[in-house]
Amino acid sequence: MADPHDANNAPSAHITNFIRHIIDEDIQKNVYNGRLVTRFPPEPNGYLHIGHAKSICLNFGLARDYGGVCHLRLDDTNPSKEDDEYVQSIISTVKWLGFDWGEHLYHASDYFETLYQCAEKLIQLDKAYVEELSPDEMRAYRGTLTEPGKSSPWRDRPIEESLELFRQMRAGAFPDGAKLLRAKIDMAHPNLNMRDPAIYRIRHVAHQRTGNAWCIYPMYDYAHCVSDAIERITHSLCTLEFEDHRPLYEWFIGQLADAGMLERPLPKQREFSRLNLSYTVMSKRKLLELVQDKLVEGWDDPRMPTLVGLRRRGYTPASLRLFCERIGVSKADNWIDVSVLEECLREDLNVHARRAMAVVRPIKFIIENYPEGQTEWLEASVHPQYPERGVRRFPFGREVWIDADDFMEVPAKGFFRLSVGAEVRLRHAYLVKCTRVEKNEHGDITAIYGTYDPDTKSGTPGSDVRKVKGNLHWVEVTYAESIQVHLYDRLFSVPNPDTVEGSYRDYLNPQSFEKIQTAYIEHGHLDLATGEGVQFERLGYFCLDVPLEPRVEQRRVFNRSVSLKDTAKQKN
RNA sequence: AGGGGAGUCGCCAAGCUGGUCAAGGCACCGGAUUUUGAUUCCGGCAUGCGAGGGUUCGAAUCCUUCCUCCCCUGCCA
Repeated sequence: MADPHDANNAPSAHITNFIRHIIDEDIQKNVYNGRLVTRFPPEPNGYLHIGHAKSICLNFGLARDYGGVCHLRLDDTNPSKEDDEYVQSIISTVKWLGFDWGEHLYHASDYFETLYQCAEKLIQLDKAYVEELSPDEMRAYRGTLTEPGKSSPWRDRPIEESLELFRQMRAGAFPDGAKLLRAKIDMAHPNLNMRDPAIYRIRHVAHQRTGNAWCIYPMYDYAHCVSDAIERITHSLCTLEFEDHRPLYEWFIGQLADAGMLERPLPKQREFSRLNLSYTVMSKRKLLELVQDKLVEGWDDPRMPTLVGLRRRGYTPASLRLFCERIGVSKADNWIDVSVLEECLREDLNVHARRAMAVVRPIKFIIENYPEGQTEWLEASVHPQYPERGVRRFPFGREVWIDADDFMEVPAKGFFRLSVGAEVRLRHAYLVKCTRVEKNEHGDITAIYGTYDPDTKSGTPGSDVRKVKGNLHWVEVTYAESIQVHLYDRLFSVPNPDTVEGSYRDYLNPQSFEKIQTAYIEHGHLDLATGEGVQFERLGYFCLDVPLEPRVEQRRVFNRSVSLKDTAKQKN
């Protein structure tokens, strides 16, 4: 496994950020006896997106660079929102991204019994009590941002009574919402999270893993920190919005460690800013709506910021890792432009993708002085910068498809592709000149006619007697393989659909998807592997469209992953 | 009686135990190579670190006042 593209074998020693500084300091002070354990803890209530990739790369990258381990933990404490479909997707996606958790695949539900025992301990310690107020009443008692809350009438009920009630809760004696286990902290605390937060709620719902074994489920704030401590996590990394939860995180595990239920040294929570990407939405709620309301094809729609969507679009694991490395980690709010993501893909594919010619908006170019019926085979390297990757062979003949975008009857200023009277090179072939066009009754061009210069065959001496700026890709008509092409653009037409006025739905980009029924590809390139990118010369990078649920008729469908950088002073 | 965070080039982001430190990447602008208007290669790109005041021989780094932005009142995570 010496592949530099294997995420676990590409130490990023040059990276420095505040989390690495903290770790360096912890190592220097020997806080964790040389151990480093991180974790990626998604809730299986949806598909992973590019924001999760940031967290995955951070956590697994740290473990890799510091010789530690990173756990994959499914934070499945709310069965009403979770599903095994999501669990499976999360597992395969993290693996696809290139990371390996080894033996360390866990579920918060693995700890339900321990979590329960710890809760009983908190009751015995007089640090928790069974609440009977309704949600509305609790809200009223909680106070506001500027006013302290007040104690629940049940706050000082006897320990034994709470203990008994809690056991009955577990036994199923009460309906959903009738009782609640709360921590006994401080109803006047300026941090609302500390005003006696909920620990366990009653939910008579089957859990995707534990079935009907439980009807009470632990809350995030309680389950997460205790799970971290159970797994002996050293650095628990999460996003900024959990900063206010840190005192609670420390309170729970501190109490339990003091009571001998958990081992020290305890994990420490650290927060970093989440990723914001332009021209897309990232919240699970909105992504779910896009899917459910059929505004996109599904979770793996190539326009979605989900990892399955990006994968289907043609994003490679290496390009996503590069992106995560490039955007960095800090506590500052940030807004990354999608173009940064796209550039990362180009960088990876530029090196790895083989080249081929394909014509997306075909128009016929007929070379009148080329012998009818004749075919000759030309060759070009699979990759111009890596000749060792070999050559590809393709036919040339009297009729070739060229891209309509490469022709202008009368050239606009700065346009140096084909136009009547102009001479350009057919890439890897000959210099050709356009002599005339043929039009239908509507004035649309139906074919382009021209001639070629037989002495200018690519690679032969003297082939470059005349320098031309135009260099067109083409596909010989009789050998052309017919394909379909899907062109994608950003899903939204505004940079920040999340914070715009009105609904984000009003800003969907109507041109985000264009389906081209008939395109042509150079002979011999339909053997692409799933996930393999190919560069259609001068057009961009493409990949075979492989939906999560494959459809037979899509065998020859190519997705444009990203176009080539276009610095034309003037476009067609 | 609110609390918790953040502000360094167009976008990210180092530096923040005070002394050539204003790294690096992306973008952008030149120029060279190029049979992809791609790639590659050279070169350029913050007298400035949210603003003001202060300490100091010296401050992005320390003190102070102010401004702006983000998060928090689920029996979600």
